[in-house]
Amino acid sequence: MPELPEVEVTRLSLVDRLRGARIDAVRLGKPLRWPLGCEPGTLVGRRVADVARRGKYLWFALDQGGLLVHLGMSGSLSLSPGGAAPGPWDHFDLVTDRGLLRLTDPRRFGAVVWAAAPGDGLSGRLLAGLGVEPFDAAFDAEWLHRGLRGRRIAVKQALLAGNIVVGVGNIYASEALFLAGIDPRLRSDRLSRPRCERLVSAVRQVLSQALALGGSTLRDFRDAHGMNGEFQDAARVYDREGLACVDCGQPIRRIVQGQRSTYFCARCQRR
DNA sequence: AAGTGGACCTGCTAGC
DNA sequence: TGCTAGCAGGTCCACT
Repeated sequence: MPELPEVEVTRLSLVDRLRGARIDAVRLGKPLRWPLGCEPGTLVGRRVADVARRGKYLWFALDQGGLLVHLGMSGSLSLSPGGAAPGPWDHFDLVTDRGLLRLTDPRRFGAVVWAAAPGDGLSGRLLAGLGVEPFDAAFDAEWLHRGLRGRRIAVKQALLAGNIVVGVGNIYASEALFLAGIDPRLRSDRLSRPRCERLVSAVRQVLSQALALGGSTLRDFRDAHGMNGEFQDAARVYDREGLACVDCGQPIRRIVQGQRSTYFCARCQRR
């Protein structure tokens, strides 16, 4: 589910209420992608200092150490006042004096990982090797061009890999390439410098728009207050196979790259 | 080193 | 109506 916009929308819906919250209890459900990495009881009594984001990860900084959270494909966080009984998909609860923070994740590709310090242990390994933030000034045509140099994979897959720029997932990769007029199958090392420029802008544009619309809700994404996103209705190509291209009217095509669907307009997007 | 495919897990939907 | 195959927002890991 969650790409950068969904993760950031989640963060924004949490940070004000959670800052300063005291952890009163922790409840674990079924195993997630990785073990928590600490005795749950050791979190009790700690306070949430901040909620930050790096790529698609959330970092819940505590007064000592923190929790790195990933929503995987189907995860979402909710913050509710009461103590509703956990359902079968609720696999992590943080009971705080500001409400119940709950990770719901049917597929359990998500994770909550304890770190004694940022960059420490498993969480450090997970964050190492991530590319730059898309809204960071470091993400420019020069950076993208250098990142794509010497790589023969399709540009769509290079965007998804997350080692050049983070946060762009399957929906927004297709969308950004459409906005930039670039064929998703184009070999990375064939992308000219001016087209890198356009792609950088397109990535920012599509992520900004998604952010403004509260992200995409394909089936189950909700922010921490239970609000759904609306970007899916603004998508130009994603999940629009066979429908008319918004620019030229040609039917949108769906292909498979790296076992993931890619959507594009063969007329508007060139090699 | 870079690229590829499999793995993880569950739910939903289209199609027979 | 009921079953099944296929697909889903991610990304790590083993292998070539």
